[in-house]
Amino acid sequence: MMFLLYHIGSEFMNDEKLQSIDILTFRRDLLSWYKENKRDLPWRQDQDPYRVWVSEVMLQQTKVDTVIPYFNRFMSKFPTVEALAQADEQVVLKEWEGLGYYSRARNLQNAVKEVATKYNGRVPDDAEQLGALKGVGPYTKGAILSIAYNQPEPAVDGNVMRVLSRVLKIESDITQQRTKKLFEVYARKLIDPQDPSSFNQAVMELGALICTPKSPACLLCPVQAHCQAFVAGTEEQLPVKKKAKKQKNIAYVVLLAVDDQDNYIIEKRKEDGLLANLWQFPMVPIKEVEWVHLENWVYNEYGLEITLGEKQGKLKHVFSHLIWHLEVYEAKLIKKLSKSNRLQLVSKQELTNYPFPVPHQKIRNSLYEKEQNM
DNA sequence: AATTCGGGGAC
DNA sequence: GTCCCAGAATT
Repeated sequence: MMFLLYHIGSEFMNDEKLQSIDILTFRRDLLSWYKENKRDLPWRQDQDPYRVWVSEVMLQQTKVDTVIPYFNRFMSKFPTVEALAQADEQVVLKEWEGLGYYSRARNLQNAVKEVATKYNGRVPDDAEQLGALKGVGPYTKGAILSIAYNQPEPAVDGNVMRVLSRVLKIESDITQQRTKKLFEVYARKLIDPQDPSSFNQAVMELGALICTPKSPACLLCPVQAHCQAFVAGTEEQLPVKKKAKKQKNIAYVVLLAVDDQDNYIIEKRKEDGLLANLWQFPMVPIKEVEWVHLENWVYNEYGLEITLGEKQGKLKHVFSHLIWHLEVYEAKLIKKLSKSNRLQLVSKQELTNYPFPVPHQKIRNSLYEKEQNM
């Protein structure tokens, strides 16, 4: 009896799902479609593991069309492991400016430095060594091993979970960690040992072009004949995914503090947490600071003596987990007492040398327009 | 297991 | 407005 219960809960279920399709035909149909329809993307020019690595990190939670220009600029600036390893972090962040999830850039460079020193510049083709690198999780590890090194390792991302949840009609919540592990088990059994690189890319390409989140193009799908959700007519209900909770709202006053020579005060953010090590105009959390105490708070917190000027505008910026409400004010910088190098006084033109998060890029850009219509 | 990490595009 | 994207690290 114990034996029976154990198997219903684990291996038996896996085999049952896979028995619903002919694996060899599935591979053939998927791969022949991929070879005909794959997009010509910059990181598909070759199988250079460094280029694959950079592309996979940039593509984390980020659409292909967004990544392409960033990837091209990044690779021309840092063509090799050595080039990226030797670069200044601020230069790397400047190339990443606007792409988001900036710890990706810092972790990537950290890992590349480790590859340069510990592995003599060669990206490991070993799962354990690869997975130990900063920013290389289960997906990126599998992607590099399969795409660059042709190893039959699963690379389960959102596309793969969507495609497989439909093909195999799996109704588990894909936000759960154990569900992702389940998909890795299936992917490992489905992957074509003859061409793991193309197979993994083909599943993702199918997810991006055909098996889309909404209104999937099932009539054009090369594996429609294998799809259990299509048979049931439930493809639009899959995958099952728990909703994210709402963001928190935070209000700030942003200070465009200018000295008598038209230089702006900017600050470097903390080295961890949100937008780590990026630059911004000073921000005052206005819910915690009374308006009448604002100048005083700036003096104590920043070591800046200012007089608040006119309101220039406002803007809202939505992050994944919070929303910034920014009110932009001019200010006159009377005196800078702080000696901290995280606080810099720079000219309007020099502002573009620093990596800014998007909301502060918008404020910065408004400085270059005669009309400040924000 | 939950939260924290950005930003943009499709709808 | 909602969803979600070639996810990982942290708590």
